Amino acid sequence: MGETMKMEQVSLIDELTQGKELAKQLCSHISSSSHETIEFLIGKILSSYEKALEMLNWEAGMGKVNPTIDTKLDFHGSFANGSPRSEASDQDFKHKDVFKKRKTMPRWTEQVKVCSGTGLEGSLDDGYSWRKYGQKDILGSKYPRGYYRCTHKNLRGCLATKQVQRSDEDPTIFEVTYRGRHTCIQASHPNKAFPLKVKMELVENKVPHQQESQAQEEKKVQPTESIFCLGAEHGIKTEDTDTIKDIFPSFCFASSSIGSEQEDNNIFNETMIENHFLENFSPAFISTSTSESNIFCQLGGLGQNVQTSESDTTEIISAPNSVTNSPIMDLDVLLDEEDFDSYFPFKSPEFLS
DNA sequence: CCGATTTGACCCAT
DNA sequence: ATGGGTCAAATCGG
Repeated sequence: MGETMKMEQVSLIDELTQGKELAKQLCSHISSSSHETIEFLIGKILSSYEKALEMLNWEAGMGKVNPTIDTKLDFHGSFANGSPRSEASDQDFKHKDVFKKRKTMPRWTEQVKVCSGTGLEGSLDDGYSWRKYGQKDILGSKYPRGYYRCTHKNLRGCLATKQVQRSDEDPTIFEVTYRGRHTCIQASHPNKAFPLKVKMELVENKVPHQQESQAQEEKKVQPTESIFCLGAEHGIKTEDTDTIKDIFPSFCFASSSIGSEQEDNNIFNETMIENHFLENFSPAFISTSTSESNIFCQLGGLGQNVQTSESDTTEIISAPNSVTNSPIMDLDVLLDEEDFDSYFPFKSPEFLS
């Protein structure tokens, strides 16, 4: 674990250094640059410092019990107390598992502003293919909440889910709550994973009117046609506060054990700012590129070899994928020991070092 | 025909 | 008891 701390320190230094550099840039830009550039830089500086602080916080919390993740639900209790039903049928376990996962799954929320009027209001597409599995009217909300899971849940045991809820105040804003990470690779649309990166620059012409039907609004459309209005108001809210940090620790993914380090380094240098930006902006987009995908690929394949049929077993086997991205930081935070063992029975050191 | 969506029922947490 | 989240049968649509 000493190595972990080293990595953490490096990340921390990275963050602080970057914050410093960005602040310098900001100074030099402050009179000459556009408002957008300055805002962008400020945003990045703030996020760098936030990350650094979160890292410190995380380190401070080491050894304590899950200091950062959503632990408000005591699922151990529900096991120990014994369920109302005395017979622990398979069904019981299945459901327990579902709810256990529900509780332990990391969560983060993103607000997506969609410019409508262009027939593109379905543009919540974030590069992944989702399958709707439910919709509910939520108390106190005008609009129903849609429940989506990854299309490849059965095929690859991808546990990612998201909830989409239109904002009451501003119907052009959708709150998208992600849960779990994609363990699948959506190779069919590799470019889809970064639609926002491109759209960023295009956010000039907002067309503020909306008249779409409920049914349409969350439907998927071609991402290439979609236009996001991304302003300062667009961003990730983390009700789980540090969850994002836990899932996507700064740049740790770039140094995963698989893949060409040199390439990684190049990418790291050239696109550091963009990556960083994306990381802040939408963690969901990151997992489709970089070397972590390779890890996912292998693990996903492994899961499939072991268990090919649609089953929870597949989910369980592939579940560790969701934490292998940052093997150093995530494991203890995201899963308690029981989870870890059952989710990751093969604890391959290859993925942990 | 097959995959996606809809929707009511069900289960769990509060 | 109630609300949120998920399941699964029915339905839709390409």
